[in-house]
Amino acid sequence: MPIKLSIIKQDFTEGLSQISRFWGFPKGMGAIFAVLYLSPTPLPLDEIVSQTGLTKGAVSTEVRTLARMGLVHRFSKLGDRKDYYEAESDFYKSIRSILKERQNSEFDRAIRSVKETLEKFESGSVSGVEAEVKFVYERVKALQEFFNAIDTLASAVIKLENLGFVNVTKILSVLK
Amino acid sequence: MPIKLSIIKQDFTEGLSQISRFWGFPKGMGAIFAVLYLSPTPLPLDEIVSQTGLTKGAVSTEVRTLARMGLVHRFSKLGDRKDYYEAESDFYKSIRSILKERQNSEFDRAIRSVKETLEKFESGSVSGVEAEVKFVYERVKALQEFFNAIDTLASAVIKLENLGFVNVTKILSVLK
DNA sequence: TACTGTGTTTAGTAATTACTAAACACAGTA
DNA sequence: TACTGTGTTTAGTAATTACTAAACACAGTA
Repeated sequence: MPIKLSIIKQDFTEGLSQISRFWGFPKGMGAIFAVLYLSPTPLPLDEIVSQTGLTKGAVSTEVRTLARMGLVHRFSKLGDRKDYYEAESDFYKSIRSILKERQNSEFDRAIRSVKETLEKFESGSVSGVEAEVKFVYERVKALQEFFNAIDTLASAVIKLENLGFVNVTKILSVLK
Repeated sequence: MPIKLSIIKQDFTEGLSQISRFWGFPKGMGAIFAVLYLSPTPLPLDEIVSQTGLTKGAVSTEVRTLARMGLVHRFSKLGDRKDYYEAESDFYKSIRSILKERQNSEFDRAIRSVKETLEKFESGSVSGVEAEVKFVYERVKALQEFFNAIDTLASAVIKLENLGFVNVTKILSVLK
């Protein structure tokens, strides 16, 4: 008994919804991406609406977020009032733009605040019991260095674009 | 006018709370970790309570989650009824255990479902217009390969433990 | 056995987030 | 100018999540 393609599509969409939620995005976002990703042709908003069961409003705002993250692209056809949406299928490209997007985010602000804390220590303007000041300084510094390492690694990841899987294997061999 | 250490600690704690929220964890979790991370000595539960302003109940459950993720360690002292908590300061170690923890998570279940979908295609048991079936198959497969690459990369990251920053730089040079 | 000090669980509330329904804006067309 | 078809914004609701307050369990001690 063969499985219908439409069932497969539905399963896949549900899977991406879960993954989306897992990473702290609305599950609707995952669903919208899935629908576009599995469509051979770009889809207009109302088509996304009917395939996901969300309302126009929700799709309108979430598809915009997806576009800002570079996961989907919006464009219009001449002589057609509708906008069309298409999924980005180069994930390394998407990752790059997501990371860029996050650059100006709350996360980065928090990281920068750690850095500023460190600078206060280094300008010697922190008062308190010497041993404790030193301890806290070392800890804050260690965290800062860890963030830097992760940041460098992230830069490495976005370079994976157009390089593909082979190089990930290379990385592994360096680390052995 | 020198800055008091206690102010610094407070700023740092707020910063980690934000970072915690950004990654989809409760902000209280970040605060608890920060307090422990900046303490030169292990702290009992009631001390965490007073330094974070959370209630016993909240600290009790969240500290357990942190322990499961390997970000803090709990232990008891002989002849002392209290439990004591200490932050893990080797972040690579923490990352490794967080990734392990996630292995059995919803995320992994979702990823596995993508794999199963793929297997259905490969056993030829999907019905539908041939061209469309093929298109969807290719797309699902591409996503699966991407997940694999990320997975491999994650394995690489956890190997960074005890290797440190130098090797991240090495990685970068390979990618140039 | 009752009491004290510890951590845990539970029932409920507060805060946040995702989403809906509907008003709206605006461009193109009769 | 009114009408139609599009996407957007807004006000409010539903669902979820983080957290509190308080009951509870349990081990050790008088």
